Amino acid sequence: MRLAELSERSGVSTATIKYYLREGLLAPGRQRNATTAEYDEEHLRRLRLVRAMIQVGRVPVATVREVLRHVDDDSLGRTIRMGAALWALPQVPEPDAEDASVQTARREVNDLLETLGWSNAQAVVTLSPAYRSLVVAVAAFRRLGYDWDSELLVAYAQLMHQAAVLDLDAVETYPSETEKVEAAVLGAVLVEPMLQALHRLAQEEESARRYGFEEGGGTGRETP
Amino acid sequence: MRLAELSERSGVSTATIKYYLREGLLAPGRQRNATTAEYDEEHLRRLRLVRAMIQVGRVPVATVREVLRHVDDDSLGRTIRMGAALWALPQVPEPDAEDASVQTARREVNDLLETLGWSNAQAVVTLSPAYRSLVVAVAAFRRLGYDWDSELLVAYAQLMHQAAVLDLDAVETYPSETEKVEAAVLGAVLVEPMLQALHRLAQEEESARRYGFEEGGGTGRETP
DNA sequence: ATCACTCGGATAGTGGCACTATCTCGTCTG
DNA sequence: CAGACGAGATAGTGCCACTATCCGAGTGAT
Repeated sequence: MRLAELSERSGVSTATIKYYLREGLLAPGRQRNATTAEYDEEHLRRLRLVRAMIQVGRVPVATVREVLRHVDDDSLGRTIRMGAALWALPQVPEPDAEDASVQTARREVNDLLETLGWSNAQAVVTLSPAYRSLVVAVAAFRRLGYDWDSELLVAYAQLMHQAAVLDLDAVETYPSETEKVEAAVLGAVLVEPMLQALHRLAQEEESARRYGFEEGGGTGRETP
Repeated sequence: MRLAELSERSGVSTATIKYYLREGLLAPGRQRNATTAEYDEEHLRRLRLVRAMIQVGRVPVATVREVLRHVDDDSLGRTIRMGAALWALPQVPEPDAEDASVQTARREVNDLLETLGWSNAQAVVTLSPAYRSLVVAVAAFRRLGYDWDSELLVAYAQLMHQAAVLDLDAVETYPSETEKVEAAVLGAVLVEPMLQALHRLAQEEESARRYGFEEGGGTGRETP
């Protein structure tokens, strides 16, 4: 198929596809002649993946490029490829190690990992972007003066571990290595917004269950 | 305290604080005279809340303003205030109802709500931004050809419901109404990145547990 | 053969957002 | 009373994800 058809079938404008080609998020098509390039189903699939990462996962273009580099690098074993691809999704600014609440948070997170027995990879895990993100979030809570007991964090962690087990079980069902790696990336990039949405829905539901709709419910405010 | 001190204690530059004042994220200080304004602990607290929402929660400035408007609106009951504040955090672009995968996703999500018995507020819930987000995420998966059985979605939803119960229990522990509403907002804005980070850590852990570190582990790539 | 149409590549421009730099003037401090 | 500092106003910056335009080279119906 040609650019125009790729555009139509994916719902992405040709201008944007050209942009992705320039940025290296999409392999160039097979050049038929000076003015025509041929794209195939694989291009379409990759384009949809890119779009999902950018639009649903809010992953920056440069990061998508980085992630795809790892997904496509079949010189590595699956675990490493997966890990590398996931590590390329940092999303959070480095905390300044000076800050007192960051240090407290770091200690607290280390305790958590110990408690959970995730010290498995203690040396590795503290380098992970996810670890950094967690520290930043915990530090933000602390700085706001919201205290909780460490049980809560453990409980959250156990819930997310259950979710991770579900993810990986799902990943196992895909046959090829590349599909598995892609599925893992999607697990991070698409499952997380999904979990977030479910979390908010659950909050609404649970809130309604506990308190009902104090006065009339739907609010009806906000006419956009 | 004056602007400079507020800046120092919060770690936010005076220029940025002025920007937040202009944008209405922060109430103006008590004007002492033409060139001096006085800020108090409440301003500091609010500033930290704003920062947490923007930096950790990646909430756009305009949305923060919207959310705070509801947090501060004590003409409403708590549940409504909470709901209104949470609804102001949309974060996801409207899906185009035309798209086939969006329609399928919508049906699937409706089934999910039914199964869970969350149809409690069926009429209300389908208007919720969280519902929209969920539909978008599910549709993205479908469009990529990744199928899963509906059990998985239900399992995720139950996990997130457990998380929501934990949240709301935590919210209950705060005495004042405004603190409760703030805590609920933080529950959406800060707990979610935390859950996300925990999710990725759990994936790493579980992945290591299942497959080990096929070759050497830490990867060591990426010298930034 | 012709000529409007289309294709794909290159380049510059747009709009939104979160700040940030500067300018000015009034006020407090020694 | 001089010089430093504070605070408001305004314009500018840098980044990012596109998007608009131009151009020369094929293509297809006549």
